[in-house]
Amino acid sequence: MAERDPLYADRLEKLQWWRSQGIDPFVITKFERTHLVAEIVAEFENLQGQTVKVAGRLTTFRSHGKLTFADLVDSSGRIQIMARINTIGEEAYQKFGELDTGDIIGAEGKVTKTRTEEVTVEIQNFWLLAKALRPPPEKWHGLKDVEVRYRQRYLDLVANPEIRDIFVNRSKILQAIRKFLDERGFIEVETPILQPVYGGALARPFMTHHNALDMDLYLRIAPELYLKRLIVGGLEKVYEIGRNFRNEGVDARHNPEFTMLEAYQAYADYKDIMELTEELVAYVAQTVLGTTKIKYQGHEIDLKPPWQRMPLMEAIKETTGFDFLEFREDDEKARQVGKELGLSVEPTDHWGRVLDEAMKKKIVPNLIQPTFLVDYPVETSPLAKRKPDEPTMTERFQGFIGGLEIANAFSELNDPLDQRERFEMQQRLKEKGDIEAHPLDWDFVTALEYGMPPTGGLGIGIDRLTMLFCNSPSIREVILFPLLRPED
RNA sequence: GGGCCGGUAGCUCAGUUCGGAAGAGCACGGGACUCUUAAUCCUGGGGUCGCAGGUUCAAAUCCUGCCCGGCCCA
Repeated sequence: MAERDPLYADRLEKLQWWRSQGIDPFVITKFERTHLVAEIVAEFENLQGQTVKVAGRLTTFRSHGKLTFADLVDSSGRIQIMARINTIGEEAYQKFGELDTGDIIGAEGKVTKTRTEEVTVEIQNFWLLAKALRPPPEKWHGLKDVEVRYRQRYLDLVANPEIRDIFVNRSKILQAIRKFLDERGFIEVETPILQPVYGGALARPFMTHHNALDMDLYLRIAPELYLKRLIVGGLEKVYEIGRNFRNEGVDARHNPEFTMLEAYQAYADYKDIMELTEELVAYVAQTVLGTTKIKYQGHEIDLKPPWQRMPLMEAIKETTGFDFLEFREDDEKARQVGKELGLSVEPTDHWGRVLDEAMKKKIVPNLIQPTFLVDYPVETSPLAKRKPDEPTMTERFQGFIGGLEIANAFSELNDPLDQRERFEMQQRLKEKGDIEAHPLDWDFVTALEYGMPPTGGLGIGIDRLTMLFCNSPSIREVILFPLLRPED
């Protein structure tokens, strides 16, 4: 295919031409720059007349016979360079004319300004550091085809500079989160991604196999159970930022691999974690965006604490008109109510799943301003501690912003006997057909048997948070290489 | 899983309604040009119309199936 492409053939020929001139565009291993191009523009007054060395990708040429302008782009931005036959001589000028858009060059030249007052490097020497055998996307319209943008993200980054900002922001978000937690005495840890028993969430896992040990393993759906083992071990404030894997569909809000923050603080409860959450998000916004007021998909949102708090069961009752607590033991009635509410209901769905579905479809989309839904039923929260005064409910909350689920947190269940019973209840749900039920993890129960202090735990979806901060409608926009089917 | 929309030159897109010689701009090749910046002017080349089949004298266009992507719903 490539051989039939005339543009490719052309550039291959040009590569041969360079080599025939004794210049191999792929042998130079290093180029010492004196400045990034944005620095030259910013410090023109000091640099005028001085010789600088810059490097980057050539994006456009404007040739006038014995004078050629070109644009050079590096990570800091774009600068105009100028080649004059009088300055560099006929031979070098001819070589300059053989350069293509997309080529990577290093250039040495004098900082000057053109007639139109544009800061320009008038080159004295240049080095071809890498030849582009394919042309970059078109300069004016850029690259729009979303499929190509995701499959060949490097082209997206070359053609659409604003895409880079998303990932720069993503990096800053992670940095800010780490700083916030580090300053509060949390330590960052790493726990297994390959797990013999998965857990910590209600989801289906990916499976894999270790050959040498001849052992089936799961890619983690959450680090939760390992982090709590560390709390048992006396690390009183831990967090992990890492990839989770859930074997589920792909849509605007879900990618099968995604990044989560999980943080655990001993001797804290879910109310402390609520404060930690709203402070963390506001801090990150202030640090990354310089404000707590954001715009997301047409909504003005203020992340400043305190956020609204609303008991889940009240919210459900208010929105749907159904008091789910009235038919808590009656899965059939629950499914019937689910259908009445227009939800997708499977014959295997139990009360908890219908409730969860009702929340996701009827309440969450309307939670635009930061809101905590609090106090979840024990049925859907197998790892959360019961409310002392209302033992069928748990001390759990989820945080929502812009209609997106951002955070999930609870006072952690530290009663090993209760944990055992919860796992057994999940096992019964699994037997009844709930494929997302939580698996048994006796090793985790054993850990709890050694004593885990009262602990508050938190999970925050980094991709969702990035969507919010970058005003991205789709999770794929904030993941460099989102999962796509193979092209062929 | 269902509905709708899209896939045409390297890129951005027309052309599909109502079948009749595959187009434009940018990019690329050749030529002119020493201050342009979407440079300009002259000129030339470039196509598996997503894939496969069907209908037809004739299919990018109509029909069927499939692949990839997007949005919405379940």
